[in-house]
Amino acid sequence: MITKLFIVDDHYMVIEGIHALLQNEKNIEWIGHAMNADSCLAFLQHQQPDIILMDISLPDTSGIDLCKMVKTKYPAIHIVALSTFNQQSFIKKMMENGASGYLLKNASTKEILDCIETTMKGKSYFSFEAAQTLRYHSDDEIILTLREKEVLMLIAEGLTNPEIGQRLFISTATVDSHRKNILTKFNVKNTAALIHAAVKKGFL
Amino acid sequence: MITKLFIVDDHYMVIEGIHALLQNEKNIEWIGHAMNADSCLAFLQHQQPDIILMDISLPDTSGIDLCKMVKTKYPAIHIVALSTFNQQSFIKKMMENGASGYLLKNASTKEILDCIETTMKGKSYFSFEAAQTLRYHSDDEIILTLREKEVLMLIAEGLTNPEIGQRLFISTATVDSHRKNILTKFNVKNTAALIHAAVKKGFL
DNA sequence: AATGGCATCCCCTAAAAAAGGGATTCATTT
DNA sequence: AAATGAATCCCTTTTTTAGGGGATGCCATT
Repeated sequence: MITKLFIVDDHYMVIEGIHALLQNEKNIEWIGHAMNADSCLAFLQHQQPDIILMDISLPDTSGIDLCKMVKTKYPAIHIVALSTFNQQSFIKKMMENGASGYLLKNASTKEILDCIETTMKGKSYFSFEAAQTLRYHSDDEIILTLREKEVLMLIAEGLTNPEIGQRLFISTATVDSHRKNILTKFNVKNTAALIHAAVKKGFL
Repeated sequence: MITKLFIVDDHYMVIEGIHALLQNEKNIEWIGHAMNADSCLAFLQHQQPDIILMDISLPDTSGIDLCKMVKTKYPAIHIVALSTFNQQSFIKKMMENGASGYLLKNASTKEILDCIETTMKGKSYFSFEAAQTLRYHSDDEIILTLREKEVLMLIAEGLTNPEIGQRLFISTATVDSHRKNILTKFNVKNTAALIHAAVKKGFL
């Protein structure tokens, strides 16, 4: 059986690279590529692949959002996230939005083929390193409420508690409460460590 | 005249991609590739290219350091930085270490060829977007002293001034001085904005 | 010999944050 | 109906910052 493959990535060299790596595979048909979310959606209106390799950082929409959009319109298509970043937050978000796998860009030909094969069987596939970070950081998952995210962003902008209160039309005491909860959730002692951790975990 | 090209990148698909994009160019000879700094240096002992396309994020040493090492041993080799990141700090550091150009990974074939040609003439080449950020952020350059960088890193780890003083064997007052100078240099009002800015500018 | 940059140290004050505690409303879920 | 979680507000105390001011050696460059 021949697998129809489509790729979405804004890096021309990556597209060409995967193309070159897979050109001798007879059971994989390369049906095209897109360099942004819009042209990907346009392509899908005329033709549907079995698998899409999708970069998570795209110029227009993020791969995370594109994944969701494609999956709701075409649930049969398997989507594999393609990324340089081995970040637990990205991996989780892609999987939540319906992706079937996560492939790092330093993957070998064998990994790519394994991934396509596994995904076509309806199973999930992770790059070795991606799987490792998922396991390693599995308990690090931090869930912030909407309000807490708002406060966190304003803290990062350098606003003080009174200023944040004014901005959100709540009292300084409330901001303080949120702040304490955020610090607890991140398990850090002060603002400096908080912002550092928040950036590394993809909140900012 | 034939240009001998070598590439250092830990992403197999990028290597294959550039290879594919340039395989029909008759005046470019592809003499090999390396996926880390060590094997690059090993290769150079036997053979020297005219141009090296070098990724700035490598598994062992950073491209920034590798660039310096190669340039001191083989000054004749032109080095072009290859990166996904369009960050002014990275660009500057590579140029300081002797790079002749900065190519973003979303470059087209034409851009790559232009870059190689320009570089061979002994001139500098920048991807359009890279040149833009260089111009745009030209006045944002922040220069920290060694001590200030140390203090900044410890702040980001969440240490307080007394703790930093203990760690660096200096008084709390000195830490405070450094801290004030850092805030001034970054032109921010508090720690939160400082850490946020420092991460975005590549200090952390 | 002088200038400027770096690192070091000190003083002061007021603002802000961290770290405890607790309490109320509201909506959703069980 | 009870429980849960989010968002709101309040209190106290101690520690830490921010923001002013200034001062001293040291080193390299001028």
